[in-house]
Amino acid sequence: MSVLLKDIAEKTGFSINTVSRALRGDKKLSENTRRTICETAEMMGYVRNSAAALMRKGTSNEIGIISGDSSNPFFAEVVRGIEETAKQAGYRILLLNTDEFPEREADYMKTFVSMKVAGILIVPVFHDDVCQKIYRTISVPYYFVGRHVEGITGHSILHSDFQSQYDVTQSLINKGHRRILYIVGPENISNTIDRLNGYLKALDNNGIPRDPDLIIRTNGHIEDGFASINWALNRSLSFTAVACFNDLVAMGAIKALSENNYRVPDDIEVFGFDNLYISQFMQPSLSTVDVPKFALGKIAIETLLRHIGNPQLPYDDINLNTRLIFRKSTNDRLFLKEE
Amino acid sequence: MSVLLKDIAEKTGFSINTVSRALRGDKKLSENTRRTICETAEMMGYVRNSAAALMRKGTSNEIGIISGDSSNPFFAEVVRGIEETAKQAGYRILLLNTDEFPEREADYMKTFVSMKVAGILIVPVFHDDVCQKIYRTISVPYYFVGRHVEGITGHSILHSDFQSQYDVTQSLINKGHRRILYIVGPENISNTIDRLNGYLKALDNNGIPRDPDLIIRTNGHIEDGFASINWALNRSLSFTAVACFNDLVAMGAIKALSENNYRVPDDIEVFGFDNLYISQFMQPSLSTVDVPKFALGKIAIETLLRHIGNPQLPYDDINLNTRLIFRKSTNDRLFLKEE
DNA sequence: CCTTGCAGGGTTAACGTTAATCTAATAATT
DNA sequence: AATTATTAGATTAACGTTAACCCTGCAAGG
Repeated sequence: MSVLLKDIAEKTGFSINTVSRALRGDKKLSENTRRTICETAEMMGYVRNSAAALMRKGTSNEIGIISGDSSNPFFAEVVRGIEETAKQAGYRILLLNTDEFPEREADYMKTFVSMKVAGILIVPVFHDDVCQKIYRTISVPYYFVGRHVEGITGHSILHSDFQSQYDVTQSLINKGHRRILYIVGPENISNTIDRLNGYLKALDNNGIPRDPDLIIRTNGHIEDGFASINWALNRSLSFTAVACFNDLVAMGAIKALSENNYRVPDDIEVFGFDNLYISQFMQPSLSTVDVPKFALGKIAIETLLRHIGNPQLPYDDINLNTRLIFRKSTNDRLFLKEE
Repeated sequence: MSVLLKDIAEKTGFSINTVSRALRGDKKLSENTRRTICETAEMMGYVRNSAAALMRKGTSNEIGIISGDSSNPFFAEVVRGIEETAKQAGYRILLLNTDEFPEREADYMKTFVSMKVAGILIVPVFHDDVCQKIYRTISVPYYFVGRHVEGITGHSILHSDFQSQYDVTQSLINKGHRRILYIVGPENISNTIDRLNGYLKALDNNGIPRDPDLIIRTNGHIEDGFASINWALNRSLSFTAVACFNDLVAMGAIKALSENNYRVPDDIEVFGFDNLYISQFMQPSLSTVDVPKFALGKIAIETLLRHIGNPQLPYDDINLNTRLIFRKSTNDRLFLKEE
């Protein structure tokens, strides 16, 4: 069927072992032999059977990535950060997508373990018994990217969710807003929980009563932002600002506001979260929280690689800073409205 | 180290083979034995070494996907279509990203072949000698998704690039436009070539002279649309409509027009291509070509699976139809402008 | 001249799983 | 009762690669 080491060995007259070593660039072989073998292999169209190699070696040069929501460009940007560094270090990336289903997360974890990947980066759900059990018992190095998991410490690279949403809210309050609609993200992920808490804490600290009507739970997709605003307007809720779980939601929200003849930011100010690449091109351009997505991926893979290189290395959480970006979906002056 | 079939065999008193068969759900075993073994395996935390299994079986239950540009949500939507059907058929998806670099495409092809995947779906570049050689010699079933490759026939699932861009252009011409700016996509991919030809052909058929100034070559990213319009405006080019390689470019283009105080669609009409999910939420919502992305993925994987099931099956190109979607970045009346 | 060292390469035994083949015991058929 | 099928499971031999160890011959050193 396909060309094997054996075939190259027969053709060149060297042993299988020598061929194997030549193809892996073993220094102990003469330059001549190495070249002969490599050229013959190339000519015969040899492709290493990595299953066999892997079985023998016990570990591969692959990093498994379990991403949360493929429809959100956020993760694509993080993955880029991972990919580049991984490639330079000689590792390959394998990508699987859970779409936030915990069963898939558990399944994919097993898949990667079964594939003997060198390490795993995960965008996990917050609570799931099966997953948590896996995280507590697994021996492959792993890190959570941009999220944390209930009861598992030291394995997360985070980005100040609580503080950032607190700051966003405080910034809106500073400008005079008292009724700030918050569109919540998907349940069971830490970002949603932390950001919501940041929003609530800011209200509390400013003596603004929590109003359950102003908290709308969604799945964090673009259409959810759209639907949430329509729902709120239909119920005649009064609010002067909208803080969104993420930029996609904000995009949907702005669309709905605009269709209902509210001007953003003059009638209502809108704040996003993530700073997607497209957010600067939205109309109006979106004020948001800049999450260092590329750096997040880069630091995640660098940290993971360190653990792969040294299994003794103790694990530790890492937290990245964000910054608020003010664009045209908010004003840079006090919000004044006749009420 | 990790739990093996052998360990379970010792614990339960059955042979390794019986354990293996029980875990794979072999019908020839008594229900009792099967349950005992599975429960013991579960308890001991057994995870199959898929490298060993793969080596023995010679082929895996994985489909390799080589995608072109991870920053474009287009592919995420296609991959969803692939993923769902693949999962139902018991296959798993492995995703790699070339960012349009031919070397990576070739490298990843070898990777997947080396991994003994069951089949490969590729979003390929149009011309690359190394890649083309691989496509001509490879024995793993494969299909190109949404693109075709120079000199390789019968392996593409397409979506009427030429005709769609022709129709877009004709539609603009019908409304009175004579100077239509076309923002071209990345070189060396078939979509760019076919769409540009559709645009040119429509001009030709309507007796409109080709104007090289109205053709701007880009990489098809959002910032390219933005930069192209700024460039064109700086050069004081006159045009009344913009046809874009894709929706991202259109988004950037609209942004630039708007920042330069052109109203879309009243002063200038803009047409996209792809119909991304976000395009309906843009401001103004984008007129575009609806490419059936989910169906594209679904049909691609279905076709591929058929070939995996029956290697004798002859290969054939497939072409999907698109339709024009008219939203608010174009008017539904004749374009009239004092010139 | 004999040892030592080393470059260059060969031998052999795994790695963990699965498939083909075989065996024993029970059930069904005549 | 004797034969044949059937069921449930055991034995054994791969799958292709790699790593540990072994071998040979030549050059340098004493």
